[in-house]
Amino acid sequence: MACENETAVVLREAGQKVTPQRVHILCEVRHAGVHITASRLIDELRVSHPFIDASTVYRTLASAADLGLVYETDMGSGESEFEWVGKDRHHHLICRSCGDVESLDNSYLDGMATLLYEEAGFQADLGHFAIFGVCKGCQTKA
Amino acid sequence: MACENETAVVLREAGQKVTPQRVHILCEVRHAGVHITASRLIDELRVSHPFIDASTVYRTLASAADLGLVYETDMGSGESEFEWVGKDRHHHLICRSCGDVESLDNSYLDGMATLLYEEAGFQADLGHFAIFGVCKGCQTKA
DNA sequence: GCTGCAGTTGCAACGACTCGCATTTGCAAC
DNA sequence: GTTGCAAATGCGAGTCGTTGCAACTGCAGC
Ligand SMILES: [Mn+2]
Ligand SMILES: [Mn+2]
Ligand SMILES: [Zn+2]
Ligand SMILES: [Zn+2]
Repeated sequence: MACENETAVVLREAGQKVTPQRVHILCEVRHAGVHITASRLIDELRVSHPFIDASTVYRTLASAADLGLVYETDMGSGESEFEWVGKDRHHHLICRSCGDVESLDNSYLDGMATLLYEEAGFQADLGHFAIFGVCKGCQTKA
Repeated sequence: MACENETAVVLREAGQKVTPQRVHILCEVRHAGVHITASRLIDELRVSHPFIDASTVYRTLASAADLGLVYETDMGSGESEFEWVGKDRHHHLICRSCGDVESLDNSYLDGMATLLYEEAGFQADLGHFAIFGVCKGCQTKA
């Protein structure tokens, strides 16, 4: 986990106090690479930093989501999943039939964002959507 | 609440047993007109039907959502909000600044659904989205 | 370095939601 | 209308996540 200094800078720029708890929690999210639930995060943190309270983890994730540092998304598992906001903005297509999860480039939703701005004056923040439906493979099977 | 018979028919058509609990719960959702949380629903049911257990309410809402009878949406309040699936398919624009909630006609997302089908073969089910952002009024203030 | 204080944390109590299991019930077949 | 059974309910126990509060700490100013 070599992202500690970088994470501290990001926190400071966002106007947050840099506490060891926050740095550890957010580094763990970054290190996870992909989506991670709060409870799995707590389990993994317990190994390296057993003193961090669960409520601190939840609060840190919530404020990081507010600040746009992480995405919080309901991928249908019942638990929110978190993901560090990196350079590759994307969404997900989730098949209700086989459960397959695919990534979708941001560009598909850009058109809608433009339309919303032009017609409704609403500046949409299309962060990280989970779009449910039926994938190509499962349609042909039916 | 004159929707009891109609609700019973909908339940039967969906292959569910028609129990008084389910009918009362779903009628209450229909009667609410707009989005309602599970806990508020439980409070309101306690008045007219004090014998219905909370777990039955949660189970009924979950299965109704699976069957497509109600929408379950995170509108940002922390609790899921439920809404009877009527004739007017719509989504919502929610302002992060002033909290205003506007309805958005389905047609705005239809274009994206078509694009997804043509380019990825994915049959998206764009039920009832909550799109966060900044409304027109709050932009001019900034 | 100290000091002061707003912001953060841990803890414990609480509310929201889920789950297993024994009992009851809708409903289809006779 | 009786019977049989799968499905639904109620209850209790348990898990997940939130919140109020007292103690603590990062950090800006001196
Ligand atoms: Mn993702
Ligand atoms: Mn709605
Ligand atoms: Zn599939
Ligand atoms: Zn606004």
